Amino acid sequence: MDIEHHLEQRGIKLTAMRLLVYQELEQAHRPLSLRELEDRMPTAERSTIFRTLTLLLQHHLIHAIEDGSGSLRYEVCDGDDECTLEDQHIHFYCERCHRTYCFYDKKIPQVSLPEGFQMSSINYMVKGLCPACDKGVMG
Amino acid sequence: MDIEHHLEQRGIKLTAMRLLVYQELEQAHRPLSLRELEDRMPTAERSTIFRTLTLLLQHHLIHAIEDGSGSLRYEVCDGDDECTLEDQHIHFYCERCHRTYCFYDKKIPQVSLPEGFQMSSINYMVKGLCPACDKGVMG
DNA sequence: GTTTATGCAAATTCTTTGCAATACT
DNA sequence: AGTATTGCAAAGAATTTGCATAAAC
Repeated sequence: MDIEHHLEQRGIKLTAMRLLVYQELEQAHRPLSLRELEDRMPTAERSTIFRTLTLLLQHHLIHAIEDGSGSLRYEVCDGDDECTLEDQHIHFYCERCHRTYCFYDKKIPQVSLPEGFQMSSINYMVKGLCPACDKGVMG
Repeated sequence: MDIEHHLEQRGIKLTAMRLLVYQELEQAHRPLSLRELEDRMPTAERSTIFRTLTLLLQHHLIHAIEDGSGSLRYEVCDGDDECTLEDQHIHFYCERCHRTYCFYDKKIPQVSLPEGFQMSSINYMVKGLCPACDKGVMG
């Protein structure tokens, strides 16, 4: 995907910082926390990354999920265009190793909302034990 | 529901504090944050409430949900018995008024997990605008 | 030269723990 | 007395902001 064009299309100036943050998220293949991004980009400042994330969120180029780890995690949106509700996949959070998995092929089942409620996003987060940790527990 | 018996049945000593916390959650009819509980119980100490919540969580008398407000919210489990995966309902978080709604009659649609993943809980959180706020936006 | 982005430092918010004091049995 | 609970105070962790510097146009 042409990240540069993708961003500028929406009127976001492409800075080195923004490209870097976006690429890190894209390459991670799983949602990263602010802390994890900091660790992966020693040259970048926490607040800069934070503001970049905020900006990317506003423009729906990434989305944030809560997995219960105590910090937000960010991931690039699926597909070539902005996030849509339908393309969101479910996540799995391992309570033992604290890793968040994306099940890209498992889309979030939709539900109807009561009259008057306007949906903008959905989080479907399953928690439990991942295969490796489940095995570990068994001995 | 007989809270006292409900608790002691599980070997939890029923203290005034614990009864109070449980009742507050029960009467709120929506998930409350630690901060909100503090505000509702001026006589109680933050750390005491926190430890009480931790204890109730461990014994599956309440559960915690993340709505993206930045703080965890707690609510009593549905039904007369411990939480089961099937009885969990979906939640709605209003991004404008920061209120979390329970849709008790909307159960979480189940999905199958890849081989080896063990599920212990699910969070299904819808975000957007509630009727009041949606109206407000329109003018 | 004006506007925008970044870095640093620190404030704020939320969660969690150590420890002494209190209450319960 | 001995164990469990509570209150206080503060540590830790994560998010967010103010302001000065630096970069971009």
